[in-house]
Amino acid sequence: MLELAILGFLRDRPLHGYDLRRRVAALMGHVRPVADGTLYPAIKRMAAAGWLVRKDEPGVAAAPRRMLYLTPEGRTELERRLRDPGELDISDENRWFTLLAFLRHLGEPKEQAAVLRRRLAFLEEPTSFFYDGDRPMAAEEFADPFRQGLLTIAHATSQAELAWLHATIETLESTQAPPDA
Amino acid sequence: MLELAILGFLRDRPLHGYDLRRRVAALMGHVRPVADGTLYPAIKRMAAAGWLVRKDEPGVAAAPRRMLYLTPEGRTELERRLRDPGELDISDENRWFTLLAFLRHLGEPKEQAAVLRRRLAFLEEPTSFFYDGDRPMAAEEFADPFRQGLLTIAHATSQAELAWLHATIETLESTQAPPDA
DNA sequence: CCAATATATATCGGCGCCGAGGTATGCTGA
DNA sequence: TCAGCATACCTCGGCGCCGATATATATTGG
Repeated sequence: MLELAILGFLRDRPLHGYDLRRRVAALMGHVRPVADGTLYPAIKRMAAAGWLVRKDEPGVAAAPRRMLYLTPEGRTELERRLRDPGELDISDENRWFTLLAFLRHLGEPKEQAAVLRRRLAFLEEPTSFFYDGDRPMAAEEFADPFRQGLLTIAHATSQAELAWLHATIETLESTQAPPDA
Repeated sequence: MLELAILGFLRDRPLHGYDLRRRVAALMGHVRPVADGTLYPAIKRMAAAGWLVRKDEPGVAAAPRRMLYLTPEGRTELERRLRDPGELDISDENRWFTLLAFLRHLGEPKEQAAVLRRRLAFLEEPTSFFYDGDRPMAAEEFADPFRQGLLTIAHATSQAELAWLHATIETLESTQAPPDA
C-alpha cells in the first residue's frame, strides 16, 4: 500500500522523502500515520529494485535533500500494480482507496473499468458479519446497538460506492482511449 | 485487532480454534482473511499471557479439539482494550469496526458513549486527502473521476456514521447503567 | 544569545502477519 | 476401496511496520 502510494506520487513529479511523507500522510495518514522507520526503508528497497533513483540536492530550508525520480521500470511497476491488483487491494478499504487515488495513471479506460468491475463483484458478494450457527443474522435481530450500527454504516457505504461504480464503469466503457502521455 | 476479536468472541462462549477461525473470518475475513499462521500463534501468545486457557477434548467430527476458555484476566484485558483503545483503533476503519462488534461487553453506557465520542471527534476533524501545495483540494477540482469518487464515497460514509453516532450517544448518555452480568 | 521548532534523512530491534508446508482423523461418494 | 474433502492443529522463514533513537542545519521567537 505504501509502495503503491510512493510510485503514484512520484509518477506526477520528483519528490524528496520529506515531501513524500507529507503527501502520504495527507492521503492515508489521517487513518494510519506513516512512520519514518517505514518510509525510508521502503524508499531504499524500491531504489534497490530499480524503481526509483536518488539524487542529492542542497536543502532549500535546511538539511540536504535526496530527490527521488521514478524510473521507466518504476512506471511499469506502477502500471502493473494498478492493472492487476491483489485480492487484498480490492477488498481492504484502505488499500482500495490508495489504488483509486492513482488509477488515473492506468491510461486505458477499458483497463480502468476492468479494475472497477472487480471491486463491484466484491461488493456484490453476499456477506454477513455475524452468524447464529450457520444462519446469517440481519441487523434487526441484534439488541446490540453497536452491531446494528456496524451493519447500518457498512450498508450505507456500500450503497454509495455501488452507485458511483455503476455510473463510472458505464462512462469509462463508452469512452474512447485518450491520447494520454 | 485479531486479539481483540478473539477476546470478544470468547467472552460469549468457549470455542475451539477452528470455530474461532470461522467466526473471525465472518467478521473481518471478507475484508482481510485470517491465516492459520496468524491465528494459532496469537492463541499461543494469549494463553502465555494468561488471557485464556486450553483444554483438550475429543473432536466431534474428526481430530481432537483444544477448547479455549477466557480467564478472568482475559476478560479484564478485553474491557481494558474496549475502554481505552489506541488512536489506531479509533481511526482505522477495520479496527474500529472490530471494536464496535464487541463494545457491548463494556457494561457502562457512559463508558460506551465516551468511546463513541472519540470516534466522533476523529470524524469531525477537518481532513483533506490531497493538497495543491498547502491548499486542500475539494472534490469538484479534480478532473480525475477516481479521486472524485474517493472523496464522494468517504463523505457518504462519514455522513452515515455521524448520524448514527449522534443518535446512539444521546441514547446512551440518557440511559441508566443496566444490572448486566 | 539561545532554545525550540521545522526541515531532512536514516538505522535498529522487536514483533506481528503471511504463505507454505506438515500432521492427523473421519465421513462421503465414485 | 480409496480419493477427496472437511475437520482440526501447528511451525517456520521471510518480510514489512513501528517506535525509539541519532544526526545535522536553518529559521523563529523570547
